[in-house]
Amino acid sequence: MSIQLGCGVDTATLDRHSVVPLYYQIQQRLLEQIRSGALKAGEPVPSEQEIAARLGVSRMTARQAVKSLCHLGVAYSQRGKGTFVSGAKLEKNFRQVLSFSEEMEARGAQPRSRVLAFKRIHPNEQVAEALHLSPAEEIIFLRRVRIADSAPLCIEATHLPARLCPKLLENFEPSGSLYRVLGERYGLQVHMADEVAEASVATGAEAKLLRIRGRSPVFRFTRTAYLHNGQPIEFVKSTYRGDRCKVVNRLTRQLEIIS
Amino acid sequence: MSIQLGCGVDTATLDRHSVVPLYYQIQQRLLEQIRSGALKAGEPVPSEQEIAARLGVSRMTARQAVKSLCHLGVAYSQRGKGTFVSGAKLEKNFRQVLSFSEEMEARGAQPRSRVLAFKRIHPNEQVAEALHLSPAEEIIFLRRVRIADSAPLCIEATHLPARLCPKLLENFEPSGSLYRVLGERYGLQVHMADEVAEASVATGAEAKLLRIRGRSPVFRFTRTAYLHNGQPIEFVKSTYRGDRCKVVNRLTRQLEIIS
DNA sequence: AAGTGGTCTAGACCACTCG
DNA sequence: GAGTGGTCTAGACCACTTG
Repeated sequence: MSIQLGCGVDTATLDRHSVVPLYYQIQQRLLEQIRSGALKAGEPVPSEQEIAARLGVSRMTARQAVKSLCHLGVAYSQRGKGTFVSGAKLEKNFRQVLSFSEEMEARGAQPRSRVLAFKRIHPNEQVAEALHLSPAEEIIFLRRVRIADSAPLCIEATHLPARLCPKLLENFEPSGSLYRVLGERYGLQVHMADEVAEASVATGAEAKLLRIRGRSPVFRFTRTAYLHNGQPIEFVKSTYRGDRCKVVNRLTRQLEIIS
Repeated sequence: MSIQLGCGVDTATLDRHSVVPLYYQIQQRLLEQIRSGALKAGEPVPSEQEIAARLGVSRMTARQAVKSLCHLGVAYSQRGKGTFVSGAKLEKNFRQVLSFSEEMEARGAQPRSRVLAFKRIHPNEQVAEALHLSPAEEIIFLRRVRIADSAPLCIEATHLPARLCPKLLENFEPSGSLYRVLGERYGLQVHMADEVAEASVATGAEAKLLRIRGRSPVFRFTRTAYLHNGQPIEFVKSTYRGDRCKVVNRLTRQLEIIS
């Protein structure tokens, strides 16, 4: 057994009276070592037994910490061999559900908006189906040109079930962050979203709003966002300038397909 | 406590001598109930205690089964309340790393290829950087027009480190599935990939190969695939006809960002 | 107060890898 | 044979939710 392996894992003891779970304290400590370069890609993470012995926790707790690294994609386990740091870059955050405002902040750009419409209407067939509504139920409709760094980036048409966010027309300043208001004011937490992207060219009207030439390349997105329980909360159609936007994805190969 | 809750969970006993882990047998049984509609979206999954008691396993084993459902995105847990079936559709398989051949088979289409080039060359700067190679190290270069249902779908240029798959030129029939050969012949398992998609329009040469008009909308993909240990195994640049292709993604909102 | 999931323990046996 | 991760047990206390 290597004496060097655990370097740093036990420089400080765990706080057993903290509300922070032990496995999470251990996970954070390991992440810190990976970030700092003390543990490099391809190198083994301290074994579950070693962590358990050094930190005085049960092996199941140590295991939970190590497994959480695997779930984050930061490490991978090999039976009989050990658990190793993955070469995947930490900074490159795999794609998430981000609102426009969050995405701009993450990029360090200043999000702005020009509101084209903000009103209650009845949904068309596509919207009603996506939101699981009857055509009689009203929706909130919000259409905006989204601006980043003083130039138009996209046209975004958002549809929300009016029942889930009553008085949104009064409560929401439509140039701000919708997700923030939904979370703080209505307790609605977006959990995941299904998104379809298509490659297309701008119509004349779109080109005018986006300040590009007609028939320039654009992305067309159709996105449905869901709460934890699977209830649809938002349906968005948007058109992004092709010259100002890329779609970045991290794909995994889990052939444990649900079949 | 509801007597009805566990219906079906205990219709058959577990096979304790099987090589299949108990938690996995339980997970499969729960998945079957969700697929069959016995457990509907929003309904509670049997509690960990109930599963443990009914099936005669420890609570930790029952818990592992239930947590695995959450990791699959099929259910979600709420502290103090229970674990509930998510509304997310099972069939809609979230996006994975799939080779072209696999993707076509999943769609029920017949994949075909026209090989434009298949040779050893030295990488250019972009390829060398993506694959973490020195410019002196050779790569395998494969350029194909991919055909689905008798019409061109995309042009695909694949780059592989020659060192990792020696004699690929002899061992691989370039109209077949590359991933299959990499896995079966060389033991190289793709684990994840980073992908960038851009919206653009076809050049004249591309339009000819894809049998579309010049300046038609296309997707341009740049994909780097990695092994478990993070080592790059494949770099692909491809151009897809915009009229025959959509990018479907399932995004999650995990604000447990590694920061 | 009863039921739930979240965490934790201190053991155990297994299959696997490697020297 | 020593070390590893994978699985499993039979308990325990906690925070949380709901009637």
